[in-house]
Amino acid sequence: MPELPEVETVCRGLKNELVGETISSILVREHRLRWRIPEILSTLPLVHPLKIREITRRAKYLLISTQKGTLIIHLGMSGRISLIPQSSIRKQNLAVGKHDHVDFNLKNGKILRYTDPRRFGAILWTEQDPYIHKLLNKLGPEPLSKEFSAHYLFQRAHHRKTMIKQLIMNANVVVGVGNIYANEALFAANILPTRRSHTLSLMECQRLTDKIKVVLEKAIKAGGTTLKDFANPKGKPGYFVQKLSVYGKEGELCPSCNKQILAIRIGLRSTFYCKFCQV
DNA sequence: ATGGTGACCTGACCGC
DNA sequence: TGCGGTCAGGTCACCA
Repeated sequence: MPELPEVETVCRGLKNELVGETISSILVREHRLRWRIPEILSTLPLVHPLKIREITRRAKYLLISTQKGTLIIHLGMSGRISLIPQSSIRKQNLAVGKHDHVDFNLKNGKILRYTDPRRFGAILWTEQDPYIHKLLNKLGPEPLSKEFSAHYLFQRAHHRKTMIKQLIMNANVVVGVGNIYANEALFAANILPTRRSHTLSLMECQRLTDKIKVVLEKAIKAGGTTLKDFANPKGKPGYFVQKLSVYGKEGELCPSCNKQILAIRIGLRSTFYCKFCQV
């Protein structure tokens, strides 16, 4: 589930609910995520209750900042965050699932729960500026920012031989473009995913940056509907799935020319395209 | 510096 | 029903 739009949706939802609230304790049932969850998190809030100052997003990282430091949370491939209201805790509906690895207990009685079957996600803690953290300090621009422009992409692409799909999925070049959106944006821009980066013209970079923005913006809008199931997590794929043109559609017909959509692998990731519409 | 590959994990699904 | 194989929305670490 966690694409950039999904993380953005989670971020907005949490911001409304959690800013100003206080984390009074943290229960870690499973420390082994992508990196071990720092031990200090289990004891810290008991000494210094953590009042949440701000919740932001950088790339697919969720940053929950408190007066003492910042939680850096990544949902990996299968992570989910849910806010469990007090009512269902009292009613004892609160069965703990096999993959409910961490509970952040809030002073107001709610629980912020982190669930992640595959454990590719991460929960880290820093008492410094999170932007200088090793995981964040080399990230490229946000795709929806002005900084991510045709000129920027061209400048990053013109000397590189790697396939353009891999380039736009590289977080050091631009963040937040996952496999689905890379496929969709390249289709919308009429550019083959296998094109070598340095062969793209400035105009093509213009089309590609435009389409990346369009696709992500649409998905964020669709993600807005998932906000509703937020407290009531259903875990179903977002409503954007219905708007996909090529992703996951091998053998189906291209919405633009009606020929068959093809599938290949690029760098171990499934890639879908139309060989007539994309050049 | 760049590019290619494996690694981390569990669960769902497919064909036999 | 069970078993083995394959795939999955991410990204880091390592190698050449």
